[in-house]
Amino acid sequence: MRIAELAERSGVSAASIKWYVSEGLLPAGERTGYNQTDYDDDHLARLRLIRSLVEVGGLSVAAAKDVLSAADDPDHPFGNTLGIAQASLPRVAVPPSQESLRRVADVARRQGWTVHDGNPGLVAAAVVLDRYLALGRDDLAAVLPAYARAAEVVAEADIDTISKKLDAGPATAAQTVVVGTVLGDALLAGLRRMAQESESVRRFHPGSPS
Amino acid sequence: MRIAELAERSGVSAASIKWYVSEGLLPAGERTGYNQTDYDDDHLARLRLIRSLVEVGGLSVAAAKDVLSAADDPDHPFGNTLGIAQASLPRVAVPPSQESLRRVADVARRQGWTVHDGNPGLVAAAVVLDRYLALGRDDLAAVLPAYARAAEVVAEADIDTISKKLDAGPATAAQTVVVGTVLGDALLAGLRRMAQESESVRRFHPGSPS
DNA sequence: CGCATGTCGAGAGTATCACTATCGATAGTG
DNA sequence: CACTATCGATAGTGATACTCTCGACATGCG
Repeated sequence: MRIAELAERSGVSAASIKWYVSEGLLPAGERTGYNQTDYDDDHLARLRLIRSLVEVGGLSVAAAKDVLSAADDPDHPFGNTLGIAQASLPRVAVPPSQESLRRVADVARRQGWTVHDGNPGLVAAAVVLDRYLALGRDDLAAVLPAYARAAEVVAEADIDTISKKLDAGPATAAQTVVVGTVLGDALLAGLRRMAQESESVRRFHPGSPS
Repeated sequence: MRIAELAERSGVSAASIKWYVSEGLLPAGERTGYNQTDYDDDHLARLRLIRSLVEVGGLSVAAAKDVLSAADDPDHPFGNTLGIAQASLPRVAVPPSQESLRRVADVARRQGWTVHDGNPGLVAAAVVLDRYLALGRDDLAAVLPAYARAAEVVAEADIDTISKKLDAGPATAAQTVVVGTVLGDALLAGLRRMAQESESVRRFHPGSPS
């Protein structure tokens, strides 16, 4: 298909498509003449993926590029793909304190987890814990064990989904990791908001109708 | 304290502090003369809160302002404070499909939740589900029940923390909601990343050392 | 064959965000 | 009484994510 059709079907303007190609997020179409380029359904799928990561996952275009390159690389280990999104976020380079890192690692240990020292999630969690403490809200840190239990439930479902895709080829498995991780955070956050409302009603307004 | 000291102690430049004041995120200090304004520890705490929401929570300054105004309003119901952050995100106004909304609501019902139709989490979750389907990844939707169970564990801990702060005054409780919700998403995402690594090692490389 | 329309990549332009810098007047400090 | 800090207002900056314009040229309808 030509760029106009790709733009129409994806909902992304032709100018933006060209820009994504030049930025390296989207492979170029096949040139069939001086001013003709042919795009196929793979390009359409890729565009949808890009838009999902950016619009729903909240990634910057640069971060989406990094994540997608990692997913595209057949030699790239799964474990790292997830971390790249985190590392690509416009995070201010404030490393967490050793104390918070230790506390989070401690929770992981109690949970029976095997977690590498440089795990980006560990760093991210420690940064959050630092903020709780800086805000004088040590009480909020008490949620850590409960959150860890919940994270384990989520991760089991995640790895379950990925393991079912391993025989569908590494590309599909990698895409599962990317989509499941980035959009999964948003999904989980949404469900959390729902559960909060429900739990809040249950505790503070018992007996009131739905 | 003067603005220079506030800047020094908060790590935010004096120019930025002035800007936050003019944007309405931070209350103005007390003018003590033509070019003298006095700030106190409340301003410092507020600045730390703003920076945490923006840097760690990923809120835009405008979104942080909305969330903080909601938290500041003594008449504002808790239940809504959480939703404001979600609604303030630079979300493209693509409403979810009825089908996805129904599916998510269905999961909530099976979980025994009482969730309002307009709950922002419900909308956010449905949007994610729509993307899964648009990407042809119906299999990813299978994680919904597991995620819902995890969300319930998290929400119980959240409401637990808030209920302990109810007698500390509505302002503290509201701040707990804001911080716990916004930073809590980041904390949970980090722990999820850790649990994923651990679960991945457990399943695919059993017996290997940590 | 003529010609409206579509397409090409390059590059310039635009909108938004989150600051940052500069200004002259003036207040406090040693 | 020199000097530094501060005031609010306003202009400027750099990053991000596009969007527009350009002239050359291909395609397809009549």
